[in-house]
Amino acid sequence: MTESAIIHVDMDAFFVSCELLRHPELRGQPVVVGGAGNRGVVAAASYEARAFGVHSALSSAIARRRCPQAVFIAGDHRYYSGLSRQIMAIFKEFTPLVEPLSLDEAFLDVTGSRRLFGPATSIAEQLRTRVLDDSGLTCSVGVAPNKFLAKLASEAAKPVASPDGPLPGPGVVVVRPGRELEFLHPLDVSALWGVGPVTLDRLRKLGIGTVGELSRIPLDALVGAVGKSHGAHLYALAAGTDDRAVIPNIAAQSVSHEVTFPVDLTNNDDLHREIVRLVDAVTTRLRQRDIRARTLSIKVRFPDRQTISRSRTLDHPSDRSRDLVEVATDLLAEVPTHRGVRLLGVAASNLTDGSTPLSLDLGDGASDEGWDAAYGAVDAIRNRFGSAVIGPATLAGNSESLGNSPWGPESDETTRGTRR
DNA sequence: TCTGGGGTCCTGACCCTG
DNA sequence: TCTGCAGGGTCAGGACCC
Repeated sequence: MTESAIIHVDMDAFFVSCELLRHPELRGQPVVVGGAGNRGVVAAASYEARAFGVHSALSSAIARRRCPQAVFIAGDHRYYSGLSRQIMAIFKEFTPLVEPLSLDEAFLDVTGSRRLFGPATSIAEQLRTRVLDDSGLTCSVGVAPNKFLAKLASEAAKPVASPDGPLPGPGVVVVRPGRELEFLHPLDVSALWGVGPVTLDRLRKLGIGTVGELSRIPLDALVGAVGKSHGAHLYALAAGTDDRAVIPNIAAQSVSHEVTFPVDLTNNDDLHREIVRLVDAVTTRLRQRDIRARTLSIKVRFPDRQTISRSRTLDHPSDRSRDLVEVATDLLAEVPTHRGVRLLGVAASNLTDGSTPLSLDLGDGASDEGWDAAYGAVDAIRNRFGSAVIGPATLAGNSESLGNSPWGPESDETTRGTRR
């Protein structure tokens, strides 16, 4: 039987590297993308900034404290998406089996490409060279018999931050068949997919430090600590087993948009305006993808960071702002917003393709065709002139969101794969 | 004033239906 | 008609990932 050859490609400090392409004068300096406002977090940090303890997901306030000399740049999702498309196109020259995980990461199944391009290790080297030549960006590549190990291998291939500047990594790390456990078992157990802070704490209490130690405890003990499904999942990973295929074009399960406000909102009019804006962003993306949603959820985070969600499933799927604003407004009315709202989010799920019949009774005198034509016109104008030029009447004269998200609804490029 | 945004998956409670 | 049960759908919350 032919051994699978999976490659995981991870761009190095992608957002920062993109910015350095158009700001070469910043090379060698600590650069941070994201972290706008006091409530923002870091989206990406250069290796020079990482030497000061700045990393992605760190609060911007702490990042500024740790590295006040860093250059902070607001994110430009559209620009990064363009470069991401260019890179993904290169991947597809080597195999049609490309599964993007995010803008800067992808799995490639090159099992069938080896006759044409040579061994997987050689393909990995060719990929790095092509990406660098065509885009000016560097990436780290892992090669292994499955996705999980390929991901860990690419991590091991990455450069490392140091006070003297970035130390280059190997660029390509290969986990050869038969040597999986030799690579895997010395790693810290937090390297396993699905081990976050909560699970890590539980595993530590069992005295587990490394993946090897996890693989040696009885499955019952593991299941008792983290649950049946999760326990079985971790046990398989610790044995180096991962039989998930590389799947191109995974359909999205949900489409969401949320915003954290610089100042907590208490005014109902402000909240309603934000609901309209969020629903409009979500439905625009639904229509771009020609899908409709049957379930609408809202998410509310209070000033103390307690977060709740409310959802409702509709009789008929919809992609119309009007329908979904009504539902979202109803759901918000169930929430005690007098405490103040720090974050507001809207998510559409239970997605079906756009051919699903819509409800025929809108009860307002407007025909389905009328609304579809109106939304079609809005989408066409936005495609041509940008999303800011037209919007719901509720937002007239108030085009700016009260939130400060640098990652607006402009782009619909992010695709994500299944993790578990 | 430390902790975003866009996702996936899992679990448990509850309700409905056959 | 009532009861018990299984299965499925819905809803809410939590954990995790990049």
